[in-house]
Amino acid sequence: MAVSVRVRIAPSPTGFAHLGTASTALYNVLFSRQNQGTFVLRIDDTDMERNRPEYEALIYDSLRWLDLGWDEGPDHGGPFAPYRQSERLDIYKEEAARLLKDEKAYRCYCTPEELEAERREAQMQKRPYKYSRRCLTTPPPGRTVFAVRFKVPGGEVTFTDMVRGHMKFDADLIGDFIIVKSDGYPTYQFASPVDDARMKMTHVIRGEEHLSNTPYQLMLIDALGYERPTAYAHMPLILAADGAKLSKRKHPESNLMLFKEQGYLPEALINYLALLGWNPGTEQEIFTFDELVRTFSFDRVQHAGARFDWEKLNWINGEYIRKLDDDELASRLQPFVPNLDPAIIKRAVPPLKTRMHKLAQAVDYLDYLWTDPPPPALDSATAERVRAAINVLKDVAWEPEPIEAALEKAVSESGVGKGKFYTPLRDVLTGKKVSLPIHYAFALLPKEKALSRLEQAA
RNA sequence: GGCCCCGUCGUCUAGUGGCCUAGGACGCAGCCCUCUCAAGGCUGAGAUCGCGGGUUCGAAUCCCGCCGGGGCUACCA
Repeated sequence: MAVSVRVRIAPSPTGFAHLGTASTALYNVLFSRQNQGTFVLRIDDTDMERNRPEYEALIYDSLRWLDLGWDEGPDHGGPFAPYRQSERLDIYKEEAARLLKDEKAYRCYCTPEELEAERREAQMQKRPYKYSRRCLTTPPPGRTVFAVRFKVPGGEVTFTDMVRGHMKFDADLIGDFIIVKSDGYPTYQFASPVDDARMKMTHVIRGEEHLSNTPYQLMLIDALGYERPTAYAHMPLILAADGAKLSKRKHPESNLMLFKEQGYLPEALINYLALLGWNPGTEQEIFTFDELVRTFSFDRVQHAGARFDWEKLNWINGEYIRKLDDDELASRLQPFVPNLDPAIIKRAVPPLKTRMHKLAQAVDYLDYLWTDPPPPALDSATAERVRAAINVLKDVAWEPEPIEAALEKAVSESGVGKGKFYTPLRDVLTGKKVSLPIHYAFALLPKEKALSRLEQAA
């Protein structure tokens, strides 16, 4: 029997949950589903300085919002618990001790300043920098603070990448790197492969920024005597408009919660993310999740980074909004217009549906319902027409169709065109130049309120 | 600096030697529809396939060089 697929994402809680995490999670879930595998969420919180528990909660919330659920994770455990690296410190200690005992690692007493000096020296001599191995050969006496360095065996490291094929790295170019920091915490470069191996990951699917890290991690897995994952997949990076990697620091717009707040539909974001860096080879652009599971494959993944295009996301989101049935759209709209009665939202949906790229735009169309616009100053001829509108509206049933019919009658009697007739009405009613079609704008507002706005202006 | 990855319309991409006068989508422009804004329909502009050399009857597709972008090279992850 084949070993069942196990994949993971390993975000670190050092800030808001970010787009790249969602993208990586998506590909992991897709691959896991295709193989009836297990999707693991591991929290890589070994950065004492930057980790915060509330950031971990943000990761959960964002992933759940996107419906990218995990089978094993810190919140509900699993056979390889714990899933938070800060709770696995004993494991890393034990593994580091093994390496030390086998002389595959050694203590390094160098200070950051000394290392910095080494690096500068190398740079001045225009020589590629590698740690000098001073502490391997001649450790400075009398020091107690140390980090642990891995003694890089060198040679050639090869592995299979599901998107790029066979990869080959020259490990002679890699210097001895630190696996345990002087505060006793493991580095990412150490904890990650240890956990991948011990948690029996069969495939590691992650962003391309980790491609060059892979030989480091493979050497460690080998040195520890663990079995290597059967394959890696390094996904193209999501780039910002300037072509640089989307980062938390430089690109606050990559915050997943912001997408939710603006009213992007999770399924639309998923669809867009799937298409960023991958394509099915057909002209299909809109996919259900199941279709993605069926058609996704690593051999059609792009090798180059892809810029995040808000315009295209907006289009896809609009497509999804238009496809929602009215009740569903109404309930998704509710959080964006919390002070509106659900019945009113339902009535607003049909005219609203084709006018939004994101749900938050509903506010622009509907806020006149709870905010009185300032009554505009009208010239006498215009005021006359507003009065004509009041006249026909007064006795009409307060529904879009009868309102429209009444208004059309008033227009034809007024001697001016619809545009000239409706524009001031829109202004009086909503205070805006753009609104829903005028009969809807009227019908959504209580009749007395609508007429009183008209009367005040006339 | 060293190593690695990458380079087709503004953007995401199709393309694996002849089907390419390079296809699609978003965006953009025009027209139609129309009370505004959308949605929808139609039409259109937009890429000498980063550059230069080869190989070949024939190259976006293969080879070499260069240039450009990105990533890694941390006691960040």
